[in-house]
Formats: sequence, structure tokens, C-alpha cells
Amino acid sequence: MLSKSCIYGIQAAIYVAANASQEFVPISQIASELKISFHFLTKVLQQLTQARLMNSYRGPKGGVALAKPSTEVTLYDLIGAIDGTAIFTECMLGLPGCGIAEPCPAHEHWTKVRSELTVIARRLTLDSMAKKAGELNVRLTEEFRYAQTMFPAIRPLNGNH
Amino acid sequence: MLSKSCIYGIQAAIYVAANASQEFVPISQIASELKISFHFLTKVLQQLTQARLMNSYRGPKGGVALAKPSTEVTLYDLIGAIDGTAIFTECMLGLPGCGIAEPCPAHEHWTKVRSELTVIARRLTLDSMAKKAGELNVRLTEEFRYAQTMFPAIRPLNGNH
DNA sequence: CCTATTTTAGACAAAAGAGTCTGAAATCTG
DNA sequence: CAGATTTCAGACTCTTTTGTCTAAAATAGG
Repeated sequence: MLSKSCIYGIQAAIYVAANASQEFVPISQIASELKISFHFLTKVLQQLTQARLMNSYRGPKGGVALAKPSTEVTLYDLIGAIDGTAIFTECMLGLPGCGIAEPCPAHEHWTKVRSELTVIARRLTLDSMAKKAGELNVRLTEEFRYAQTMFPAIRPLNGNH
Repeated sequence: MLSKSCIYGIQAAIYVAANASQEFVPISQIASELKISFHFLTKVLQQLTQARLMNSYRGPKGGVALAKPSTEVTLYDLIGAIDGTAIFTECMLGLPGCGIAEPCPAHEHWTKVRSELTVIARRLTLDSMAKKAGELNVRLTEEFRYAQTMFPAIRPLNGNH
């Protein structure tokens, strides 16, 4: 469905949005919290900065930050910047000419799913995902559980897990 | 979205369903009509026979055939046999624990798309796809067009294109 | 029985994706 | 200015996917 690069990029973006208090978040911090290879994440986040979704800053106190308010960055933007928009536009069977004029045998059904996917991806903002991640961590912490497999990024930083 | 293997397998299955008059359809015929590498398609179709979706027969007059009526083979079956069912079950962000108890930040939205995808894949039969492909070719033929990029498999075999 | 045809099995190569590492450039702190 | 920190750029390796090829087993037909 989504490439690993894309998944890492989305997770990192959520992390950055959830840590909006920090001006620039070091990639090393994101990588260690999310348990992603630092160098690999670096390359993924470069794609997001080149797509103008993030700003970066070198040196001490450097890192990455959202280029826009988290309410204005959607899942669609992130996927488009890393995996491209093919998933939102292409034929399920990969047939180049598939469209209304020359539909493939699965065309009408797949377009229905695809358009819903597009709507949802366009509506889902980093802001709302970061808030969901926050709620999740509060609940997990209250239940004395540790979101190891879930979303280690967003766990509270008070350290009492 | 779907792997190339999976796309080839689906196209080939539609082709076989559309050529139900032939008892066994040689893979070489499918490959040349669909313009897929013969040896590669061979391996893909072996997956479908091992999954009991197709029968195969060696030697002259051999080939592959559907193991069940085309009304009883769904897109879900084909995808499941080649790419596996992960796409119908897995979290969008690939998080292992994601579920109702521990949803990831995009959980509820993705499950909505995913369940619609599952419903459609389970309902869409080879029979209906083969019929759609047939209608398409009639129309294309009437318009003196040649479904080269579209679905070369299903074009009529009368040869007057 | 012999030959042609076809699937089966598996080795091999090419391409893309994922992950690792090194060095250079920028920037802060003292 | 010196040293530490951090992104940037690119080379490199490993794995998976995709694609190609060869030989063996099964089967039909003469």
C-alpha cells in the first residue's frame, strides 16, 4: 500500500506536529523515538523539505519543522511528496489508458474506493492525527502500558512508563 | 497498490474466464495476448493453481483453466492468492498492534476505506469482469479502435481490427 | 515408441526499495 | 577561532521484486 519511506515520513511528520513546542526537532530525536534508522529517515525528511512541507535548519538547535500550520498539512500532501499521487489516480490493474472512455474491467469499482481514499487523505490533517496520537498516549499511560509497537514517538516525555 | 505479479494474475484470470470455450488455455497464448513475459506469467499462474483457483494440464492441448465457475472466483481470492490479504487487514502505517484497542492516528479513516475495498473485492467476480471486458471489446471493435493499451487480452479473435 | 507441446522447477540476472556509512557544509557555543 | 552539533550529499551494500533462461516431467498424436 504505502512504501516504508512514506510510512516513516508520515510518522515523523506526526511526531513533529505533536512536538510543536520545539522550534526545530532534530532528526536524531525523531529517529530514536520512532525507532527508525537515522540516516534513512534523514533522506525521507529531505523529500519533505524539498516538497516545501518542512523547513530544516543546520547546526546545534537545528532540525526540522513544519513549513505550515499542522492544520494545513494533509495526509494527501505527505503521501504525494514521498510516494507520489499515483495511488490516487491510477488504474487498479495499472492499465495506462483506463478511464471513463476506456474503463478496465474493475474500473468503476476501484474508482469508488479510490475517490473515498482521496477525500479522506485530503481531509485528514497532521493536526488531527497528532491530537489522536496524543489521546492515545494518555490512555496508554493511564493503563500502565507502553506503546512500544504502537507509536513510540508520541509517548509523553515525562518518562514514567 | 497491487504488485505486478498480482496485476498479471488478475488479467490472466479474466482472460481465461473470457475464453471459457477453450477447455485449457495455454499460458503462451495468454502471455502473447496480454504482452506479459511468458516465463514470468508461468510462475504467477503456478501460484493460482497452488491456491486451487486454477487447474493446469501438461502437454499438447494443455494449459490452465479455472477450477471453479467464474461466478465463484472473486477479486479478493485472486489478490489473496498472490499478494496476500494484508491489504485487507493491515494498518495503513504498518503498525503491528493497530486495532480498535490501540488505534493508530489514522486508524478509523483507513478502516473505512479498507472495508469498502474488501466488500468490493469480495463481490467482484471473474464472471462480471470478463463480461465487462467483453463489452469493452465489442465497443472498441465497432469504433474501429484497437484496445492495445487497454486490455489486449479480451479483443475478439476474429482478427478484423 | 518418437516427437512436439506444454507445465513444472529452479537457477540466474537486472532493477528497485531499504538501509548503512562517510565526508562536507552550516551553525551555535564558548 | 575552535569544537561540537546538525543537515546535506552521495556512495555503498543488502533484500525483495521483476524478469530471463535452461532443463526436466507429463501428455497427445502419429
